[in-house]
Amino acid sequence: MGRTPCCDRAAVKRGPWSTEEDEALRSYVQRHGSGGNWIAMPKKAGLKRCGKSCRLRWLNYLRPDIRHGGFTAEEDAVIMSLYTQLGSKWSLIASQMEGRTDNDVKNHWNTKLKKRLLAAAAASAPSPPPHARLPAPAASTAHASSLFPSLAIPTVKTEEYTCDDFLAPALGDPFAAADVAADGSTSAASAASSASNWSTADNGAGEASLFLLDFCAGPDLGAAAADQLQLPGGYYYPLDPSLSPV
DNA sequence: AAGAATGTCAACCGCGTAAGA
DNA sequence: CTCTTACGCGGTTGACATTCT
Repeated sequence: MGRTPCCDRAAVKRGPWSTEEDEALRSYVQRHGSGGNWIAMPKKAGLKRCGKSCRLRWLNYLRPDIRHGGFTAEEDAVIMSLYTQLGSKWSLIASQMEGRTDNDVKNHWNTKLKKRLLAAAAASAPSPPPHARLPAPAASTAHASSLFPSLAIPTVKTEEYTCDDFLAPALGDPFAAADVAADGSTSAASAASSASNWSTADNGAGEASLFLLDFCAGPDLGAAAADQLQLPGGYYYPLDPSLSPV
């Protein structure tokens, strides 16, 4: 037995939103908010859409403070840093980035950052390992969950980042290593982003750190970070001191 | 120029959980 | 305390765009 659908699929429109629907949703939400009930809202707004669909459309696309595409190198580094600390907690990561949605961050990671890291991993490996290595997310660890209370405070860092922001003196080991399916297929790429495809493994902080260094030292972030290459230590997103692994 | 391959991203699905009855 | 409902989230899919051969 499957889960009861949240709405009658035969009675609601699905697929891409028209500009008319967008306008109806936008004007309704701007006038009334969601009314505290997304399920009832489509009817009130005159939309033949599922409430979940309306909520998603608003949060991911129509909200006035959303920025789409064009991730900066600094934003990339923030995502990288937070991913290594939190794992695939996209909403948490997105909440630390002005104007970005969890969906945007997740898509950006799956389509660009992960591949860039895999490429860096392949380039830095002396001989091709059976699996490419990436810094592991810490989401499934007690370590990561200990970060959550501090992240519950909504804070948005607005100043510009440099790669140096993510290079810190030894903070302990924010990483564990991971094995990732390296078949490179698109579907597997999506699957590989799932936390279930990361396994805590043997590799240690040093190698994982190197990948982030490679990343920071790449052309996107310029030469400044390359000067840091000899520095030991971990990386962190300096949003809030309490974020740093303890 | 055309078809194939690959990349991007909006949207959907379904699970976990909080809140209220 | 239990059940129901709705929300929020992460994972996944599929349509469309772009690049490659």
